Amino acid sequence: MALISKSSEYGLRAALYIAARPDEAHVSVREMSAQMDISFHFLTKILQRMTRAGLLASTRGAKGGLALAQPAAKITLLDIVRSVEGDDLFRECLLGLAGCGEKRPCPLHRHWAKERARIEKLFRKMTLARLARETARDGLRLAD
Amino acid sequence: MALISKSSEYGLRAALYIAARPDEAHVSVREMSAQMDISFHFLTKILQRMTRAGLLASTRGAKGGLALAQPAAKITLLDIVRSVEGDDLFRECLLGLAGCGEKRPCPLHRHWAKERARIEKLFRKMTLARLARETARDGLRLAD
DNA sequence: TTATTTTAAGACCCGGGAGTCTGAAAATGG
DNA sequence: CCATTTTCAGACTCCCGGGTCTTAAAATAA
Repeated sequence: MALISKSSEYGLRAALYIAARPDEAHVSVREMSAQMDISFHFLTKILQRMTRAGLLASTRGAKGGLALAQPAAKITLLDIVRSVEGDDLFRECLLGLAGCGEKRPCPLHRHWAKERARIEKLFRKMTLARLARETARDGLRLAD
Repeated sequence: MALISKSSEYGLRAALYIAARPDEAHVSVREMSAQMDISFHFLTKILQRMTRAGLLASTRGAKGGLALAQPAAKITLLDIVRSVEGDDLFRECLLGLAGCGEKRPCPLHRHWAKERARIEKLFRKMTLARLARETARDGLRLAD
């Protein structure tokens, strides 16, 4: 099981690709799909969702493409994942019990809640700006 | 996205149900599916995998059912999840990049590896015995 | 032996995520 | 205007996890 869907993976990588761009020009889906080896049509669909969510700004026609609609420091991993796959980043209860929480905990609740909170914080605090900076500084990769 | 599959959830709950039983008698799938409100046939299929993996022992016929094949202190969450859904508890790389690791990290690797290790440790250290003990002591629930 | 209870095994179906394809619509450049 | 480049939109296919159903096999009880 993956923590996030493939769509979210692609969305994150594309957002990083755009943010890591030195210039402010629009980036075409065609270029990104080629550079990161992702299906063009599939990536298009994902980026449309991010555009509708207000994370990206699109311009069509020649010289068109996608750009960030907000400063990279304002966009978090949580924003991106949520825009792509909805509001449930991952299920709260490991055992899938409805209403599991402090009030009515499942046997694993105490143990899992701690980890879950850490991951949620990571996604909520991590911005595109910080990731793009680290990516540039350390020469990290966005494709195989 | 859920961290583990529904099959794993059911497998964990059933294992806990059996481990929490005061007596050592075999428990029927019929009883567990009714008590925990899980599809009988689906639960059967999951428990068969756990039986083949050597975690449970089954006896059929009247008075038959399932029991732990090992001491509860020997069975970990990791054992159970692995027996149900294979060896990949969750993908190592958040971005889904092949070969992501210390050598060739993706932009999120440093941040995610830390969390991943904690979760893996939780699953590896947590035994059925301990969970059953806590469940009994605190009156925790295995169903909605 | 016969009937009953229970797991074992596998075929089958359904819905949704993943990915493809086609045809627009919008903007630019000549 | 016309051709090209690009996003936008939606129908379509494929595969797999989740779930149902049927039949066989094993054990017990009468």
